[in-house]
Formats: sequence, C-alpha cells, structure tokens
Amino acid sequence: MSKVATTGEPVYMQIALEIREDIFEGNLKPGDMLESESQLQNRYSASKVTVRKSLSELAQEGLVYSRPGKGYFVSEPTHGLFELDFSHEDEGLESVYSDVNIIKPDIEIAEALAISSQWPVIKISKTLMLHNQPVAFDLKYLPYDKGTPIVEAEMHYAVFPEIAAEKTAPFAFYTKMRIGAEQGTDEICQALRCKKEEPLLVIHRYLIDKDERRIGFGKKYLLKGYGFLEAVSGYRAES
Amino acid sequence: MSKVATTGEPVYMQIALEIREDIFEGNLKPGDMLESESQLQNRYSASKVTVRKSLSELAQEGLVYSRPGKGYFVSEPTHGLFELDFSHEDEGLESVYSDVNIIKPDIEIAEALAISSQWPVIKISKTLMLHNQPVAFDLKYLPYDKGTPIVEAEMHYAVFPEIAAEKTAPFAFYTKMRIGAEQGTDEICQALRCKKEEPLLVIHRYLIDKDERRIGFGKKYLLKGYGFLEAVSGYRAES
DNA sequence: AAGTGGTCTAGACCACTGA
DNA sequence: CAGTGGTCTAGACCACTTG
Repeated sequence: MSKVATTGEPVYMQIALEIREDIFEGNLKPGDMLESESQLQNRYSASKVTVRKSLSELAQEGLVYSRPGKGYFVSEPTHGLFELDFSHEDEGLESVYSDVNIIKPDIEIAEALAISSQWPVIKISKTLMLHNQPVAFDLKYLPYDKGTPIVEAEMHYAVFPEIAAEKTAPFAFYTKMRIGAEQGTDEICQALRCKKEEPLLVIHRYLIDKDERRIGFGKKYLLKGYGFLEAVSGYRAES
Repeated sequence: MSKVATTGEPVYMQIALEIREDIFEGNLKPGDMLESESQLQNRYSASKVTVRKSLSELAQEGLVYSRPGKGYFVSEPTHGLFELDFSHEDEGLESVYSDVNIIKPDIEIAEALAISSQWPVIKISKTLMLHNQPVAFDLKYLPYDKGTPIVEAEMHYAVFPEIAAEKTAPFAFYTKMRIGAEQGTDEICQALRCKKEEPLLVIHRYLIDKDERRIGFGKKYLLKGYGFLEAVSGYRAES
C-alpha cells in the first residue's frame, strides 16, 4: 500500500523525501528508530538496493545513522557545526601596494611555519582596496626553498591555496584558520589608514600538507565594516 | 588482472582507496576523466553495483563528480570551504552574573529579529568566567510570545539551539553567524573588566526556522587571548 | 533462531552524450 | 550508433543483536 505516485522522480528519492519530512515535522525525533529495511521494501514494494539507497542518502545528510544488527535511527542535530565559505574572499577588491621580500622570520612566523629562525622566508604583503579605500591588509609567508626559483610567480597567485598547489598535489594539503580580534601594528595601521585603537578582524591561516608539514602561513587584517565572516549551520537541503 | 587481495576490507572500499590515492598523489588531476564503470568492473571483476558504490563514495567526499553520458571526473579542490566547530563554545567556562529582562528592542535588535520595535523581547545576558577572570560576554534576544510562559526555563538552556528546539522541531531551523571585530559598549567593558579600546571578537548569531522566521538573535563578545575561532578546509578523511 | 543491517552478483531498461 | 552513467530488481551470503 501507499504506492508511490508514478512521477518522474526516482523511487529512492521519494522514499527519502517522505522520511525526511517526517523528521522535519517532528513525527520522527532524534533517537527514534526508523522502519526496518524489509518493512520499507514492503511498504513501497521496492527492492532492498533501492531502499538502501534512500537510507544512505539520508545518512549522508546526517539525518539518520545505522547500527548493524539493530536498525536505523534519527540523528541528533548538530547545530554547532558551521560551514564557512571563504572562496570569494578578495572578490571585487583591488590589490595595490604589493611587496615581496626575503626575510628572516621573527618568532611568531618561525613557529607558525615550524622552521628555525635562521631559515629564510618569502614575505608577500599587499593592501586590498575597495573604491580607493583600503579595507584589508594581507601578509603571506612561505619557507624559501633554494631549489625552486619562483619568487615572481608566487606573487601572481591571488589566493593562498594556489601557491601550495604548485608545490604538492592539489588535494594533498589542507588549510586551518584561526580568527581573532587585534589592534594593528604601525605597518598595518599605516596601510589601512586607521587609528591604532581601531579593532581589526584577524585571520591567521596555515597551509599544511598531508605529512603535516607547514607550507605557508598568512595573516589577514580586515577593517570593520568590510570585515565580516559568515558561517551557517544546521540542515541545508541539496546534498 | 590486478585482482584485489582478499583482506577483510570490502571490495568497494579497496576500489575507492586506489582511486583516492591516485588523486592524492597527483596521478589523477582535477578535470581528468576516470575509467568508466564498465572498465572498472573488468579491472576488479566486480559488479556494477559495487563499482558504483565506490564511485559514489568518492563523489560524496567531493573528490569526483559524474556527467551522465560522459563519465566520472576529478573535482576541483575546494580549499575555500571551511568547517567551524562551535559545539564546545562554553566548555569549561563558568557562567556568572546572569540577567533576564523584558525590553523594548532597539533598532539593531528589532532588525535582527525582523520585528517591530514595539514588540517585547526577552534579553538574557551573562558573563562567562575562566579562573575567576571574565573572558566572554553573552547576549541573547528572543521575541516574547505571549502564549508561552517560560521566561525562567529559557535561562536554563546553556546553549542557543536548545532554546529554539523547544519552539520547533529539532531539524526545522538553522543558524547563521557573522563574525567581526568591535569595541565594547560600556556595559560590556564593565562586565569584561577591560578598557574601551580593547578589540573584541564579536559573534552575531541568528536562529532562523524553516519558514525563514527569526526566532532568536545573539551577540557574543570574546576577549583577546580566549577569543579564537578555528576552522579547517580541505580534504579530511573519514566521511 | 529470527531479525537486522552490510556486501555482492548478474542481470535489465532508460536517457543522455558524441562521433 | 556504441558507450556512458542512472535506476531498479531478485536473489544470495555474512556478521551482528536480541530474545
């Protein structure tokens, strides 16, 4: 019974949809057990594989999980897990006043890159402008490998991950960021044309390869007004 | 050929693993086409369903995608998408100096909750302490619904989402956060025992139900030193 | 022992892309 | 047209949980 209407929608999506709605409307609450696979097979006259596809769809969305030998259960919602989209960070901004140097790192930089303070480091700094007003100041530090020439090439990459992609396979590293509030140094306040007391949003960024080697460190200072980061949590449709 | 060793590992995992490694090591680059399903069936002498399971595993991890009628392709890495874990926000902190009032909202609050400034609002404020030192100041605003009594009950919930979970099904809402840097108001600086110039990390948080109704608004001010948020991007194993 | 989820096969038909 | 991915069935065997 409860045969599914013969629309163009695949059967497995319809099954998933009905269960999903039950969860959304609260008919199924976190911890509740779902019908078993075989019950669902009967109810929808569908094959085991089809029913499993529905359920694994829901599992992937984080709505349900399974315990072998027992059954499927509704998950606890994870409202503390946020997604932060930083892909368009410098979109619409003009980069002026770029500068590239080779420096000896201070303690902060040496620690962030996990190198000795004797090791030379490439420092790339730039000021980002919007309507001829500075809105952000960006610093990037890369350990200087003698083998590779590229100081110039390094500059051309607007975004950070691209730099690392040159040194390792594109999936073989990850990024960590740390967000805080600070006052700027003299150098930064001058570039941003702001007072020293002005609170700045600071984003520290670490590029780390799959062997846990630090391949890059960045700091970005954002002026208030422009300096917002947005993140969302909770259920968002379209897997 | 290339028959898979008969370990305890399911076949589909081994297929997925081999492809995953090819991507990690750069043998397969973003945009490259994978072997077709039928080729993989032959190579591993596995059934279509098994091969598909491997590929959909990889697709779910974001490593590959499929184009019907064409084939499977290696994805572009998304190093700009971060995950931010805010579940343990107040862990290890003591909440002192809690306060609950019913107020008329100022413009900022009224806008955040999308209500008229005549509508009464519950304001819950508290100071969070670590080793008897204030580290964060937390403000929450909820539209006051006459129907529901609960002003007291509201206070007992340490965390924000739980409040909303009382008013709607646990999956039927989401949270948005906005991160910035600000100076504190007099009220905040007094609670945090800091100077006015002190830069504070500010987290605005909006609770929004599935019909886009605003059911809560919060502001949290974090003192430097304690005030860090961490987020990661890039490939992380274990789906 | 009966029921559950987890893996797997060997078929089938469809809609789509490209030469 | 031959090849691709997308959906689906009807079986099978296994390991696990629970009475």
